Amino acid sequence: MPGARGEGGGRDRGRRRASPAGRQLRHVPLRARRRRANEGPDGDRPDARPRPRGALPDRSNRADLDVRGVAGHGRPLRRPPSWRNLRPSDKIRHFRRRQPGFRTGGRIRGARLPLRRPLSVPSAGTDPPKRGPRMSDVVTRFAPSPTGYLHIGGARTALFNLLYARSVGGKFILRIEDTDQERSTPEAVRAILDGMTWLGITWDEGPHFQMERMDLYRKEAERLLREGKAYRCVCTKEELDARREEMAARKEKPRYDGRCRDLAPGATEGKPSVLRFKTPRTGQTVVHDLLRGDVVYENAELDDLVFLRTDGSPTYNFVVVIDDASMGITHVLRGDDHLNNTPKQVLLYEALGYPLPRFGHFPLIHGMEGGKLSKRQDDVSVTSYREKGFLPEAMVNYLVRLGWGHGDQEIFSMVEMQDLFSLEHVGKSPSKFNLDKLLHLNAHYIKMAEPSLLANLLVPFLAKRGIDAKPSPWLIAAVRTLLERSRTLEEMAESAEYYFRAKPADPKAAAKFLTPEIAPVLLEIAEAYSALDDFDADMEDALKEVMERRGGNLKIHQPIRVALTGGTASPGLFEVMRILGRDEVVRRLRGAAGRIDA
RNA sequence: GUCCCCAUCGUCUAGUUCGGCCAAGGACACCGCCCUUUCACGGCGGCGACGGGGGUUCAAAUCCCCCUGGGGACGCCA
Repeated sequence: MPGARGEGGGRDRGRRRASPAGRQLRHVPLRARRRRANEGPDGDRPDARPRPRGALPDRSNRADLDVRGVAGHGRPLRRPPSWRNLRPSDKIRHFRRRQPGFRTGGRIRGARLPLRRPLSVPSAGTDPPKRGPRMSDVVTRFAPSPTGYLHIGGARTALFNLLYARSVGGKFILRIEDTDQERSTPEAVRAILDGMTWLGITWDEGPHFQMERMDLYRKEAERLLREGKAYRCVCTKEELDARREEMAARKEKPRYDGRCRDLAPGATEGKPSVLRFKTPRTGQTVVHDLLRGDVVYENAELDDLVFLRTDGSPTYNFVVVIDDASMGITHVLRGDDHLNNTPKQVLLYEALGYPLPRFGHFPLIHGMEGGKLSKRQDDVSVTSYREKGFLPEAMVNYLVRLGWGHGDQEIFSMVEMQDLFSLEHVGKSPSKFNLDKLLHLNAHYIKMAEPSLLANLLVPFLAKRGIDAKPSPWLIAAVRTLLERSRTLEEMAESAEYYFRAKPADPKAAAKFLTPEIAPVLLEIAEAYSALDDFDADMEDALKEVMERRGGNLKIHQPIRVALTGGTASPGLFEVMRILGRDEVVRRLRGAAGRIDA
């Protein structure tokens, strides 16, 4: 399952406890800001008493409409509901961020970019530096292997890399790790690029492909050999496997025993061989991890890794090192599953004479059943969420909250994330993927989205149900009635069905509400409606009149609803009628009445 | 098995870096109530956690140690 590694396609996992040395990224300004934010409520309140549990801050200055939209996705949104729960200081910050021209200079607010177009990040530099220089020399990267789709864990790895780079004004590079010719496919490359673009995870440079760099790898491999830092190994796969089994049986850590390490130079002549790295047998290698502090490895625990295969192709650990070094990656941020690779890579950096980047390993995302995300039990492909009708804003918002937090804030736009993100607030323990929360966020973003936009997005989902709809004012109106009751576009399309065709009434609902005594009432309403001049304006009164004529408290709403929609749950009755239009309403009323056996 | 990482409500997390402001805050889910022509939305309330044991300290969710539990890595995959 190589596509599922934290490096790129990866899942992620691990919690906290770091030696001070590891916490290099301390940004005083940020902390100061947080402190200020925490003091906000009391400072702003006349009584300065702690707010009782459950009480809300003043919301008189609440502004509900913000049409500027979720940056990063170019989708207009209203003010997030969490707005009302924000501390005053946060509100101010929020407000400022949204002011045109305020802190927006230079940065291309997550605009969707055509693939492959290098986006040299900020320009003008009109922003005051927030923490550190706006333009910094930080370079991060996402390096998936194109063996499948874009994996959820990989997407988060990519996101964190992007966010970290942006938060410090650095650069984010996309690199495709296609050394595995057997399994790498152009379709997979496409899928990864599409997935990232859909999510709004845009890269500043690339994609670069490793296969284009073969010569470099060979050259560096030869250099290691020449310098005596590597050796040829003629052990066959079968021999290796057998030895590994033996070691496992002896309860040892299975690893290469180094028997070819000191072979006489001529001894490997004419035999197929690989190149192995001479790992020091003594001493320690320490990884200074940005999130975990110093992690110390005994070199004796490390393997003599093969870095050039029999066929001359380089292996992962070798290639990443060369690529990261030659691309000037300053921060290698990836899933926890790579932590144990890191000392080997550190040794390689040293042997090759490259400057060491900083490393940061964040915890993996676990599946709903615990353990790493598995294809079997969990939906791991970004595409599948797209197809189920999730919005990219919701996905990204959900992913960023898996492992990262900013106080009590739950809703983040891409812009906010880029501003607020910091490595010190990335947790260390793995998190479980939780569909309910994703659904909740999706529902939120659907509610906030511009109906016209949703209408466009909804069309393919309607098509999937055999409904040939086109974006129109009518569709938008229909969407508007469904906004608050749909958690995904798929759900919305499902509920929208009765707007397009009369559905057979649900038997239970029909039995309960479409009773013989109700039939004449439905007919009477139909008659009243067909006589109206202005249906939209008078339908409520007309219904009232019929009810009065029928005397008192006749429960007629549910029967009408069932007649119109086929079910007992729908938007407001009159909303539905307005969408359907008078003729269709009359038709369905009569139809329902006719189907009732007297 | 060996090595490495991790440990706050069922879940995601705030709080841990500088121990006191935490009888632990928010969100999802769940349960009530209110709103209501249904379903939702929304509002209000409830349930619910510092894994255990030792230290250090006037004071520990926060610092140290051990245990337990969870996860990851051990490839001519990435």
